[in-house]
Amino acid sequence: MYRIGELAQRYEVKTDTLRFYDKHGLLTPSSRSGSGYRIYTEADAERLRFILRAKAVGFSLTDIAELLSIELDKSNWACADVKGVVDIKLADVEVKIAELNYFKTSLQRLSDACCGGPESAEHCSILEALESNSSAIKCENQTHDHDQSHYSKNCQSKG
Amino acid sequence: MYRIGELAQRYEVKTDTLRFYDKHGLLTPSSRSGSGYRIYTEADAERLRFILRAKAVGFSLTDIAELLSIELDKSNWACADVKGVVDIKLADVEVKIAELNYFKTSLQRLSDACCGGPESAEHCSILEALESNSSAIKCENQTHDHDQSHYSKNCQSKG
DNA sequence: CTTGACCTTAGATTCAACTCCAGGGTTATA
DNA sequence: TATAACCCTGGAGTTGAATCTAAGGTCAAG
Repeated sequence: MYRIGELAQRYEVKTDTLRFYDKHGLLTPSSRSGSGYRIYTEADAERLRFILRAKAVGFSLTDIAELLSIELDKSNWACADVKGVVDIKLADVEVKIAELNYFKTSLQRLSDACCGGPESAEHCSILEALESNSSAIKCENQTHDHDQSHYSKNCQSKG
Repeated sequence: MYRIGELAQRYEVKTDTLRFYDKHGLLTPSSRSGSGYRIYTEADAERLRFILRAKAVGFSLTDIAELLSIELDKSNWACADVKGVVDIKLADVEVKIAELNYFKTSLQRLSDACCGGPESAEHCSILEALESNSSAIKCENQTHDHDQSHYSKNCQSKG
């Protein structure tokens, strides 16, 4: 049995976030104290762990709610329906794994190409590392002005 | 050479999105026509492909900008710096792959546990499928009212 | 030489997922 | 019994990533 602050601290989230999950039906505490305090059980904590892990791999809260909803009473959902939902998510996950493996390979190749020897810096662009048929996109010593709403840090000098 | 509308159509994004990427320095068209139209080259298109793939696996635009910025002029960045940045992303990607494999296994287990035989629906909760030490979180025929700002679809009846 | 499908900008709006704030109740401790 | 550290609600504000709107320039076809 945890109060909201305890659960929040244990999983390094804000109490606001837990209230937000409650409000949106993702994680409703198993009970309330006499004075209205949220009381979370170990099962609630497990549900939270699931939510946080799922979020970390890119599921939206809507996705997560759908996954969690497959804790259903069998009379209302056919097995085939469940399998349908799950298989869609599964396909999703498999695509993501494949894509991530592509990035993993690319990043490794980039690391190797860049820091192997004296001729190292010749292929220091991720685009080149990714697909060697790429025409080089090189960064010369352009110094275009930048307003701060830029994501790009291209060519910024260092040191 | 593509105009903004062509590139957008080819990669199924909005022209607004491309202008947004331009404004934030993620994808600046290689040139402008006399009348100010954005002109994208094949290299720009490749950069866009990278952005879209990276986004799809959960990199933020800030992450992506950082990755793309490693197309740098070697004099300003040391190899070790590049390796540092890349290795951080690599570790990131590896964690994500591991987590996704966990979800893959879980979803497969859920699919199997649920739709194997006549006793099928006994373990139809993803939480149970994930960690069998979980105390069952079951969904009875509660019908609590729901305002629409809910993510959760728990226990909704079907058909 | 105008119509319509393009393109431009600046700025407002949307959406998800928080995060914070105001105003007020509760509970353990000095 | 009062002070601080909790908790509550409702509602406003923030951030990231678009997406839309308004007001206007460009260009090929009829």
